[in-house]
Amino acid sequence: MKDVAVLAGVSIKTVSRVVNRESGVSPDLVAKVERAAAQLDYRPNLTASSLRRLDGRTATLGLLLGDVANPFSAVLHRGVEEACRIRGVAVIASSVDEDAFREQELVRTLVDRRVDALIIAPSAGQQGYLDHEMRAGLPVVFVDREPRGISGDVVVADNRTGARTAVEHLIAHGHRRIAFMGDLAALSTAQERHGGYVDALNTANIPVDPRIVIRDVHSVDSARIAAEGLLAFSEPPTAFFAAQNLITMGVVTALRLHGRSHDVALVGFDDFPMAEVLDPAVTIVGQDPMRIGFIAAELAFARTDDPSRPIERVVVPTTLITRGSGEIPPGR
Amino acid sequence: MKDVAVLAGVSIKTVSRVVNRESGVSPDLVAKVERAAAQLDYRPNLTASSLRRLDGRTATLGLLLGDVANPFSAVLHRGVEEACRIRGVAVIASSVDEDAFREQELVRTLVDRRVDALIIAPSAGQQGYLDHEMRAGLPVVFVDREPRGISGDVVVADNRTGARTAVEHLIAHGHRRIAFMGDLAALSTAQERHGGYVDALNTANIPVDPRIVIRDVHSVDSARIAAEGLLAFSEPPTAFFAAQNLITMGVVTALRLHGRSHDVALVGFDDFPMAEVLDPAVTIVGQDPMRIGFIAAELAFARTDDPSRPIERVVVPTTLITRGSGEIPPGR
DNA sequence: TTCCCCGATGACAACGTTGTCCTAACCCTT
DNA sequence: AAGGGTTAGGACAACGTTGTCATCGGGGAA
Repeated sequence: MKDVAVLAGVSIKTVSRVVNRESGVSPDLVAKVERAAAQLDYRPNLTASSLRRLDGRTATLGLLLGDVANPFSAVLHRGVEEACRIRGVAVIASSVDEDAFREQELVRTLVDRRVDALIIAPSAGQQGYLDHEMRAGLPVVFVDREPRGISGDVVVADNRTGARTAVEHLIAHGHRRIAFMGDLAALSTAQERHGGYVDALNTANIPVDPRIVIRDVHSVDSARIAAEGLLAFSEPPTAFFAAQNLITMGVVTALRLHGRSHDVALVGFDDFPMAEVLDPAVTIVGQDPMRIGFIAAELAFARTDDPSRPIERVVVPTTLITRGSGEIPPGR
Repeated sequence: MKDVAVLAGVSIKTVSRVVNRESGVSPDLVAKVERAAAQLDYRPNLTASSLRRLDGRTATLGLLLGDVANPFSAVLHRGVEEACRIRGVAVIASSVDEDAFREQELVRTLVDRRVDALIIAPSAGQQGYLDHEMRAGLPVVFVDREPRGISGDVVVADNRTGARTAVEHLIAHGHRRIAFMGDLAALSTAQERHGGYVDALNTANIPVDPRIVIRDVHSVDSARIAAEGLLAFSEPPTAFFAAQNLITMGVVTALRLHGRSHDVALVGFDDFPMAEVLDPAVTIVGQDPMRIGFIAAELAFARTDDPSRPIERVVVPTTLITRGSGEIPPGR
């Protein structure tokens, strides 16, 4: 910047003004500075800029996801990115892997980097530790899952209703023996979806059989194994409700391995690649992760701009997409 | 930092030393400073630190991908993240969407942020514009695709050999009428894979029929439509080689829609979710995107540490994974 | 005892910007 | 022509660190 100033024959402050497109610089000086900047291939240093700026903005947003490689997270990430692109904000994304300790660690490094805001898909632990940061003015938005031990802006899918709809759909097709398979029970999403499952059964006066309620499943493989276990029962379920994308994939695999795809019903929560191409195509409760991410980012910016605004809670509706696997009637 | 210094009764330089774990501070002072830092909840400002540091490192790495939501990209991203985590480096990832202009724009913002290194999956355009940055000392590693108009460290899959193997596999199963469907022809990966296809046909003395060579396909839907077109031919192909994950998904969809899944063979390049659960399961040439990402990040750090090291080119081998769809013999 | 060396600590400048405030020049009004 | 207001532009400090160098003691060797 100093060099540009010398070459253009102005002060560095004037260069700063031109770079930031501030008004009040005569057109010929603007031209002169721009020519000098181009000639020297000048690049503004955003680090220095954000250090000096009064608001301290870094035009950077932190995003903590379960795993950036999970299809759901990846699309959500993309939604956040879209909202950020509009504002010229960069996204630092990290995978927490449901490790509460790592979550805290990552939050700390992001705070040290002075990100303008944080979007977090809370891990299984407590988020109370964030109270301190939030009081200190860090805008935090929770996505996908409810935080525990603290309140803040939240964007979640309508998990309970979605799950309830899914199970009611199965009941409507004649099932009374419906297995539930859910993610780590400590996660709010898993809890809500389990709640929706119970709601639907209660309403239909079907008792909940704990033997076919499997929780704390967290990978395709463990889901497959658990589903295989259920299928081996003397009174196996006639239908499955899989409460997460990886779990659905695991159940599909298990059904296929045992040649039961066409006589055991399945509804999954959250869409996944190829679901509509499978045989049978998989009925799912669709979320809109792109939209969830986008809204979360918008909320984060809103709070950055006005820290005192009331806490907002956005519940994004889900849609049941019937494709075949959920419409299989109970067999024999 | 100033406040910590006052509270601990030392100079800010001593606080700096303690924070950075430099040697040569007496143990009791260290303790005093740490106590003061904890009491005041002091957080180092990485922005200021990187501004002042002689090497100017920001402990940040830029990652440009086609689309962070693409399963291949997402897993590659995760690989980069793993390598970065070890070094305490944050990853800023962005989607380029095959837009050469956006690529340049994103590079510029990352440069302005003074990222320590850049990992780029080059878009269809030229990368010559990077020459300037690289000369100025920016470590750049290209992943997945070869750059054009410039040379640098590269980590790619063995595209040509992989594609050749795939097509040879189909030939070995009796096919002579094998369609090729590839991504944007401007991408090096699409070119190499097409090259492998041609190699295999040439070796087997099978003429290349341009009518069943489709290029510039870039989404599941366009792949499906193109595949449907091929199936409608009077002499349709008896086998497909789909040279990218989304294309494979599109072809699978087309085959299924037309009930041809079991009599038209298919081999895809790059694995995708549920490929092994489909009916028939899809034979693919597997890459290891996690590993590609990890290696790329390692290379980026190596170049950051030693800018004069010779350019390295890592070719990650591919593996043919036979699952069923690629072993279907030519029908009638 | 004197001298020198070394280790611990601090004062100060500097990194590349932007915020504040001041000056000088110009225009308009009277 | 004098006064007042407005505007372009610059000098300087400051953001929160770290690099450089000076200072101050204390201990060991001569």
